[in-house]
Amino acid sequence: MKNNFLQEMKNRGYLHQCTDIDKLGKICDKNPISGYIGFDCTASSLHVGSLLQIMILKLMQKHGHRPIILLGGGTTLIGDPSGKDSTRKILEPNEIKNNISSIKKAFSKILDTSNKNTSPVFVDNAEWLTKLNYIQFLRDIGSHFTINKMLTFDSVKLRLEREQSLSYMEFNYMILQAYDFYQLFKNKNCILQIGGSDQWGNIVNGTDLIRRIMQKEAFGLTSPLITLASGTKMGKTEKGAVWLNEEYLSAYDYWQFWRNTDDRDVKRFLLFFTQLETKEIDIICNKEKNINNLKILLANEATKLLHGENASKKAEQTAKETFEGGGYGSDLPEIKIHSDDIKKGINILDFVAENKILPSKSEARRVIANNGLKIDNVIVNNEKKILLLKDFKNNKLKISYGKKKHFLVKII
RNA sequence: GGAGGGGUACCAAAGCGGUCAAAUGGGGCGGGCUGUAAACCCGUUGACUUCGGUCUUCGAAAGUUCGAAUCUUUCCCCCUCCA
Repeated sequence: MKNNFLQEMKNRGYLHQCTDIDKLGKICDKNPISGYIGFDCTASSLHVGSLLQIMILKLMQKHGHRPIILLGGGTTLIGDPSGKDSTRKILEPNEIKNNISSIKKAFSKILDTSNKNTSPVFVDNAEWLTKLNYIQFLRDIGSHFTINKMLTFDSVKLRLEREQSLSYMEFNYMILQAYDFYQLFKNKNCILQIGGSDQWGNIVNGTDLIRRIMQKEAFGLTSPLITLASGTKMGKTEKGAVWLNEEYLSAYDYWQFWRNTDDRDVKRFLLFFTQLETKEIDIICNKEKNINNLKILLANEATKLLHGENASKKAEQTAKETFEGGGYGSDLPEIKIHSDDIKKGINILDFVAENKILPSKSEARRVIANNGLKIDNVIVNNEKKILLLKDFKNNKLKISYGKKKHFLVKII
């Protein structure tokens, strides 16, 4: 395997399985190719769980290939049974439409849209799936699939083994995904489908279908499932899921997510989620003895990629001031209150619950009892504390819940 | 269609008339130790509270009872076996 693109895929740890890597390498050597990854549209933003896939698309661009992003407006109507214990909520078409346009934003930020040859192409499989004629489809496509084989796929097998019901609707998902690949192969000259390792079966179905119908070869490639050193799933922060869209997770919180990476994952993540060259990463990791500096590097690079250099710098600065200086940076979440209200005095429990710092007053009571709430670094030990004007310095105050969640309260 | 089993908090799972806001485990959250890490230890985990209590919760509704997660009836959903 000499092809640069595939070699870097391998070096960065993006490569898990491929239907025929040598042949694919030769094709990539000769001409730029188009490859696609499908994304689910069940939520209005993707989260870091999908980031590896996006990084792969970006890597394609780096090596002159064109990424195709399939936003599964059609397949989301059905629901992928892979890795699910039970059928999930079925979304309405207009919800899916909204999700698609919202999800697109992250791609436009991360991927390069300026180069004509490699700029991403967005497709929505609703375009062809919703127009299918059932009988025609069964004859043309369904005839190429055997139930015997379909039953052996993990997505199906696991459900049946666990005695969880699997609807006929979901059972069809894999056929539709195979059909997607066929469509893209035929109409967009897309010869490669990439996905997470759990998609292997679905992807191979696609290459098989193309071979049967067109007698042509298409390729499938999967990336490994990212597991954290701690054994948990990737993608949680102090505040919940790590969304890529800034309206759901601020650049500062995104930076914090990376900053809090497990020691054992840092190098892997530098390879996965930054654009630093692999050699460079080797050198830095060997040279830098303080792992925390590597985490900062990771946070900076990852944040830069999604939110831009400015946002990344601001987040870093805020973190420095907040954690190292014990003060606060400008990028902390802000809570504004009216001076009239503060003159009257606000009970700390009410304040904290109303501003969603904590979910309820009971929860706030508990946290206070456990010494978890601080005002300007001083533990609040009385749940009856009233916030007064004199608690503020320069009309500002920092309120902290736990060690990592800080809020800036400003009087306006 | 017939016969059984089951639906309990974020998840798993006990409880089967009062002492049940509901054992236990996992997860979550907070604290300690540290490095905004891991591991470990401790605490906590429905809401509101004048800290006395009050209110809502055990698939849904109705009932029996002084009193129901626990008993009865109807309904909804899931699973297993048979046809």
